Amino acid sequence: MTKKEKITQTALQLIVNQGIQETPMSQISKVSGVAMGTIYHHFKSKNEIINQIYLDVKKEFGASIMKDVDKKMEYKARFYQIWKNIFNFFYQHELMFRFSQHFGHLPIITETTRQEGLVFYEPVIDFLAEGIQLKILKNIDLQLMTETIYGNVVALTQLAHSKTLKITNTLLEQAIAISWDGVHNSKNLEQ
Amino acid sequence: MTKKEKITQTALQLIVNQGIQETPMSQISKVSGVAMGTIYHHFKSKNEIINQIYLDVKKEFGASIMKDVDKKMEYKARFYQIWKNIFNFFYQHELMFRFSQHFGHLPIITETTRQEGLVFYEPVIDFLAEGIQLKILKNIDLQLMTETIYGNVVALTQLAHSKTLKITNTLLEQAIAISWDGVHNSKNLEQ
Amino acid sequence: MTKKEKITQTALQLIVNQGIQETPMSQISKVSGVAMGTIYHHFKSKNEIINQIYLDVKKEFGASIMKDVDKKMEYKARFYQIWKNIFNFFYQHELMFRFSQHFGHLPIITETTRQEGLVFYEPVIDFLAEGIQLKILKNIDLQLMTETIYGNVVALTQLAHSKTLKITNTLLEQAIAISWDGVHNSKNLEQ
Amino acid sequence: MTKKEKITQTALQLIVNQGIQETPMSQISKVSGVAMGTIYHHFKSKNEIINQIYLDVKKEFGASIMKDVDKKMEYKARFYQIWKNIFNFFYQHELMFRFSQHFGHLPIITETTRQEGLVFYEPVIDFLAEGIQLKILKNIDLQLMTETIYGNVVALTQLAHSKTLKITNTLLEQAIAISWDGVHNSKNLEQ
DNA sequence: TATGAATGAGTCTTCATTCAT
DNA sequence: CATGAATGAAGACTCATTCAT
Repeated sequence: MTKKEKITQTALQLIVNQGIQETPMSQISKVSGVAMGTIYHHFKSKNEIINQIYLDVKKEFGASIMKDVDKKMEYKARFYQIWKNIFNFFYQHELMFRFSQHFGHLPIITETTRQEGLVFYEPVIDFLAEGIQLKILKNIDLQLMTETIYGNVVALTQLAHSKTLKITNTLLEQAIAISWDGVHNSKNLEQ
Repeated sequence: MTKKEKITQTALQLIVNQGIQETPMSQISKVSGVAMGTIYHHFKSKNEIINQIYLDVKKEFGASIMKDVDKKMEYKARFYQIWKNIFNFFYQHELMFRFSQHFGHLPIITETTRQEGLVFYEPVIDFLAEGIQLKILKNIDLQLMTETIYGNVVALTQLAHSKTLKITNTLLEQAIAISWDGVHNSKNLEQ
Repeated sequence: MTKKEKITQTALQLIVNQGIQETPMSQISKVSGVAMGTIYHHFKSKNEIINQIYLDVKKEFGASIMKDVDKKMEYKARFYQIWKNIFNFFYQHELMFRFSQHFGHLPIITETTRQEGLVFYEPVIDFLAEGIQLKILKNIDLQLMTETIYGNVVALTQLAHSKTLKITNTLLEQAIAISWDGVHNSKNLEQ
Repeated sequence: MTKKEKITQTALQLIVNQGIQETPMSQISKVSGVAMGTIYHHFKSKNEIINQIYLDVKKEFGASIMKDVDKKMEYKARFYQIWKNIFNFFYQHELMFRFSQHFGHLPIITETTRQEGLVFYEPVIDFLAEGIQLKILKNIDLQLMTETIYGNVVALTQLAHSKTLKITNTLLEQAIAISWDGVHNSKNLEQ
């Protein structure tokens, strides 16, 4: 692991558990074992570390979305698979998930960074747009649909992390069904 | 308006727009027109102000939920009305909504405060539990259902506030329909 | 007990146990049951309270010094009695003793107050001066003798208060004997 | 002189002359020429500085006690030499002396620090214990004897510093004689 | 590249004192 | 005489960032 990675990993962990303001650079230095000066050799500022983490998270997220999704699969099956991929990523990367939830909206994240991060969501957005166009999904504003489904995954993830809910296959299917029933076009006889 | 209210209102506004750490007590003092010492006469600490705001928000939220909801109404109509109530509250009280979203999860909010705040959600939870029991809603874990629907309202609210979406009656109905279609029990012939 | 006495008594107790800076006026107000404004009605400032306590202590001290001391008694007997009087006063008035020891030297005590307090020591000083003149005591600088003996009493008092030493008559006699042997004129055959 | 020494020396001087509460860290910083942050780099808190000074003082004190004291010297000669050593140390290190007198008893000094400081007194205590055992000194509680003699030195020192007394060899001898006459065992014929 | 001591502006909080009632 | 809410200046301490090595 490079020093740069040591820094971002340590920062991610500390920031998620303590908050940004409660995580001084000196602590990142001590816990990561990288000297203050060295941190500033690799990053211009504390904000830059946070922006870097933001991008790392989005990137890894983007890399997971389309796993095991094949164009040849039925639309609904792909919907389910993508939903599961996102959930699994969130579930298995708790630190990254919590980072996104709690710090992703802060003005610390620059508009540039935010723009760079958006690209990783494109496959999902395209997929949903396709569903609307094929009239498999309801003809609803694309943003609303995206955010709603995303929110559904987030809801399950939070319950999973809080351990108030044991994640079973049944439960997972039920959760996805809420999304599917919510957005798919029941008037389309083909479905 | 009492001094105490002046303090919390000013703090709410500043904190939502700038963040907690970016809002020094001196600024709250200056903007509210209440002297530093007086603030500390009414609140033990900055944290206590934030906890007070948290409770104020939850309380006002709780007071809005059941507006125009009558036991004699059909279940679905009540579902729609409650959904609208929550959305309207969020939409009209942008500061409070953003406060909840961005700061509600922080450890600054004490467990005691959090517990006190929970009570205001009870009517909704009871309403959903009733729906499940009557088999009008799917037989799904109550928490998952609650969080999911809550997330749906949040999704629309955020788009509304960001002005990327113009809120029309049609859109609102569509958004609620996503929730309803997602959770209601289509196998129940009575429905 | 008048309000004024309530204030000084409470202040004495709190200040001795916590220190001056660690005893806010608000606490004196709360513990004494006298409102802030009322305190400032009776005393111009916090310093004035402390100066008042200083004088009260010295006054009570002065009133105890010569108890049971009779001009007709032998010099040595009077020496022993005065020593005991001072010790007893210190021993029985621990708060006052500690106040004098710990705060009596501070610049908070004005020079005026200090001068006013000096008068209460005069009987002892006169008594020692008389002993020197009569050649019963060594011909030593009067101040040195006074301070030395005073220090001897203080030493025993502190051990007594700290409970590391149980005060018996024997011990007390031994302690006084140190003083007496230290300052009396052994070359004076009359003795 | 290291930065750490600059800090404690400046603090010692300011605190003795102004008091602890009257000496803000900002002043220590300005007068010592060491930045605020640097002070806190070397010391955890203002209290830690004070505890450090306490130990420094005790240490230097301990190093002076036994100067020019030789086991082969007569007991009385050693008694006089040690008394002089302590006095000289107090006299020449007025700041340290006044620090000990005025702040040494405060609860700011931790029990740990106090314990650490005790060790430097051991040589004197051992010396006095030896005198008692040899029946050269009166058979009196060791603590009482120690504190009494210590108080005698303090008395002279204070007069010396206050300049109300000019310190001559005669005076010094007289002062020590008070102690010696006070504690030595006149019934021991060997003496 | 790497180090970590040094910097000082900025923060929360305290508290003696005042004043309207 | 009595009250206690209100005031704001001042203090201890933090921490992102720099720089000499």
